Amino acid sequence: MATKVRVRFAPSPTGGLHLGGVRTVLFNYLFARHHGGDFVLRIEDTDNTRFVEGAEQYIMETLRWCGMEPDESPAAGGPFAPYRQSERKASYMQYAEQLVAQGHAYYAFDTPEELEEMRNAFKSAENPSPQYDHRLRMKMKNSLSLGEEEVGRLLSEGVPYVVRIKMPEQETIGFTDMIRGEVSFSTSTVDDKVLLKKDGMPTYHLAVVVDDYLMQITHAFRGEEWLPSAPVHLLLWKYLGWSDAMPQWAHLPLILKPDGNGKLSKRDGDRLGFPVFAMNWTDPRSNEFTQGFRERGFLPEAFVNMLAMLGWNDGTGKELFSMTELISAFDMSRVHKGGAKFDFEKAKWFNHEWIKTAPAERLLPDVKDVLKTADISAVDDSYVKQVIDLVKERCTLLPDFAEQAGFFFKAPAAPDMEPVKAKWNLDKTLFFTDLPAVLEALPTWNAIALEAAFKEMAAARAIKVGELQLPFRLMLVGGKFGPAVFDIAALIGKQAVINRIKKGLESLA
RNA sequence: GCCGCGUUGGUCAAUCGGUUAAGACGCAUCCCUUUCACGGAUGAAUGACGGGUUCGAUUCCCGUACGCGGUACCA
Repeated sequence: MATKVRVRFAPSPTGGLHLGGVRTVLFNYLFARHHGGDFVLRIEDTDNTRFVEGAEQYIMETLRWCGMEPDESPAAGGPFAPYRQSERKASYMQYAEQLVAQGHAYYAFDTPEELEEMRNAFKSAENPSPQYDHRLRMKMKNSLSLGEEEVGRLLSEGVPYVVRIKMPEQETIGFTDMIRGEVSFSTSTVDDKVLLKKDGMPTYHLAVVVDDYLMQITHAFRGEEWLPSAPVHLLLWKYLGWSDAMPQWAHLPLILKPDGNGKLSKRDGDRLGFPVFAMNWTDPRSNEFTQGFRERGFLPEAFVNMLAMLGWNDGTGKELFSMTELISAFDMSRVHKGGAKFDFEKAKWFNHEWIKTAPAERLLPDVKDVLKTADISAVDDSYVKQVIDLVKERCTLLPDFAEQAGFFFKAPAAPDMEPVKAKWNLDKTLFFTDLPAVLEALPTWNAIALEAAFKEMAAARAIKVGELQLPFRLMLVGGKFGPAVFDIAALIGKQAVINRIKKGLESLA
């Protein structure tokens, strides 16, 4: 019998969501949908010193933008509410106590200063960072080293304490990672991690295990940086008596910086000129601003597609996937083990592909926004859509529409005729002087009729059509770019064409 | 230092022991187009190193190197 698949994305609300974070959500989401399961968003705000105002809303908004709405979340609620760990404080304490009572954890009264002292005292060349572990714990102040009455006294006096897990001295512990296969560790090298902090809040280690159990999570996916603490979690599942309910795990590879080595950070984006956050983010504390993919002009479809291909592929060579296609093709076992360097050029390629193939209808609101911020008035939707179809293949990022489509709405300020001036002559001046009358007389106004009339007139005057097309383009567009001239002329309309010809002629005079 | 995880062209990557080692991005050249793109064609460029196992290793195993991650009362 199959239990329903339940996965969770569990971020800390400490700032904007970067590429790696969004990809973790994506893989969770794809897995859940692929298996018809639930996708829950749980906010891991156990460290109130790192809590950042607005981060949770930012996360929600990012998920919405990407089309990955959670089934259960702080905002949407759900059968396992609350979904913020800060609101579940009481339950963690209870389990911590249970572990102490069973002898799998203990109270530790060491102050931060004492901890610091210990680290200094035992620091050596071959052990630069001494751990609070089985070798040292009897030298510290805790319920293992202190007498029972002493512990009772400290407790009753209200001396602050933390709860630490008691790692076995020598045990090999392992699990099967869905991506990496068998992974094992020796408990002798793992320290006695703090489970419950002195403020009564759990650390990540206790909180994930308790909540994954309570929320009946069946599969837990997280970044590779969590692999080293897996043995702590494994033991917790066992000590709490929940081994049978333990989720299957997968540790996702990291997204690396494009140059050099190391994890991609928002600094790299600033340095190299590309976004690393999903959406714009301004840190309320430092006022530091970080640009997002959305504001840079990425379509969420492209953003998601690009992220999915960073560390995963379906093995066929197919690269362009819609969310629906991703959902049906996604398979955790095909996720890579090694990290992938982020390549902004490739990211842009994905966006270009999506813009090129998107129906004008889909692009309409975005393009209208772009035009609006460029101070171009575009009110007629059906006209805008025709423009979109004409120019979309030359737009990589959404803001490109401002340049590529602008001249359909506004005549070029002062057409720069420089590129054709060298070869200009009286015949050409005459051609364009007479052109408006010919256009006026045209019975039908469309690209084909326009081109025919234009070419016929050129032939009659023995001027090469090619020599006339560039000046015509410059008059209409204002630059050496854009779709076929006659398509442009047909769309902007007879009067606009005539006006622009006249202005162009003036610039040539 | 210790522990863990990785390593196929510049980048993303296919291959699940036998191929001339796919494909994509980027780059270069050409065609199309007397604009810019799109599209098409072609090209340069790859299995970290050393041992095994095997008739045969990019693929399996072991070392080494290198990289990354962890080593917090942060997640």
